[in-house]
Amino acid sequence: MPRKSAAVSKDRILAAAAKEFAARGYAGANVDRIARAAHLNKAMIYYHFASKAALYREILNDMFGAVHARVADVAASAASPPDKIRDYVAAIACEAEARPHFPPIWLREIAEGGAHIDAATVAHARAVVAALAAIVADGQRAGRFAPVNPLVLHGGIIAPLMFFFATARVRRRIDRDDTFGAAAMRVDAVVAHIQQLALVQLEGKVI
Amino acid sequence: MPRKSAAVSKDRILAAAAKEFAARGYAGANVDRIARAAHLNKAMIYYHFASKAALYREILNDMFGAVHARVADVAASAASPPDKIRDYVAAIACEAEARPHFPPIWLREIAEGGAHIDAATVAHARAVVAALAAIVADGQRAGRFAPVNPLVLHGGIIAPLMFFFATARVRRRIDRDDTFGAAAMRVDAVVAHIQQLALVQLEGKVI
DNA sequence: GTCTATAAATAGATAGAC
DNA sequence: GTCTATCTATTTATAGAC
Repeated sequence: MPRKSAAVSKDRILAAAAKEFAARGYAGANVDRIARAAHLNKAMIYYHFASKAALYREILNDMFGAVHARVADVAASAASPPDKIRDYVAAIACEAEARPHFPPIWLREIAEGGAHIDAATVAHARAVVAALAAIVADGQRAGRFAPVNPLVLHGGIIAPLMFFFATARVRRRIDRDDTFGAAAMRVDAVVAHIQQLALVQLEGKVI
Repeated sequence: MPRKSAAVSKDRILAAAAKEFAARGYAGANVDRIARAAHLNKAMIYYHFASKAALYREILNDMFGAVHARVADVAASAASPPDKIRDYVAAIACEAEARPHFPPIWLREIAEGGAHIDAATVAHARAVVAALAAIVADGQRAGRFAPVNPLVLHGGIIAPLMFFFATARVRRRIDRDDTFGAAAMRVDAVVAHIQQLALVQLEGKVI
């Protein structure tokens, strides 16, 4: 059982590191900068973590573990299949909004082909897809959902969600004068839109 | 007018660099590795380009310039608004398939908030959205499209497209035994799906 | 246009005091 | 648990010969 100050300093490192990895990527992240942001010395990072890679893996694992837990709850709930789909989308949006570093890191990991992802994190990611697949199978048994490919549906949910959260800065740059409606893209509206998009696919209106 | 060998060596650098930036990101990319992949010496890169950053900017600009040109043609064509939407999706998919480095680099740039994007590239990106907005406005005037936010629609097209191309390796890792239908995700099928998804939104079936 | 050699700066990791 | 100081390797960029 670590003393209080130990837990606090480790948490400060994790928070600062998540921010740094999100902003600059794994290779671009700088251990010294993480230390300074955490109001600690660089040596403290190597006291708490074996290496820069191990620190990064812990952040990835926490991130996907949290999403896994949330969507597993949704899949196991007593709600109707369409409501579960809405909850699934909302759960991921909620996690993404609570952790601003989450969408950029996810995007980068995809671009990198999952180079830094260990077996535990792969298991979490697989479980997130499995939760959606279970909801879909549920709805199909109840005769409420058309047959869809779970991974295609998953992409249709995750991709716009992650894009929405991660593109906030880019949108401001591309649509400075609001010609394209950037200002109207509020979180609730976009989440509702993606929920409907998912349900339209499950109602068989899209091949 | 450069001699033939000069153009070839510069092109070899651009091709090798695009691959390296896609695989490792801007910070993770290594100039020496790019030179070796191009069968040249590192000094040659600084003969053709002012810096690593300038090389990266040129790749970004070429990439977005090509997409800009393609979708501008689509928007200016004589096709019906729904066909233009299909062509728009197909054009971007075609560019992405022809340049495997394109989706990962785009994903990384988003994660980075467009840190390496210069004014010329921003103009290209804006034009890509403007082309879609023009097609939508066209269809609305013709009474065939419901009012939609161009940026929301754009996200619903670009995000799943980029995800699809960029997640190929991650999908193999998460769905090794094909439990979730990774094998069924062929390019044509996914593009057709995204085309329909876009049209469903424009037909007012989704808020 | 292409190369070798090297300068100069940066960054991951560790030793050891307190 | 926390710090300073430092080692070592890597990497961007350049000088200068051919």
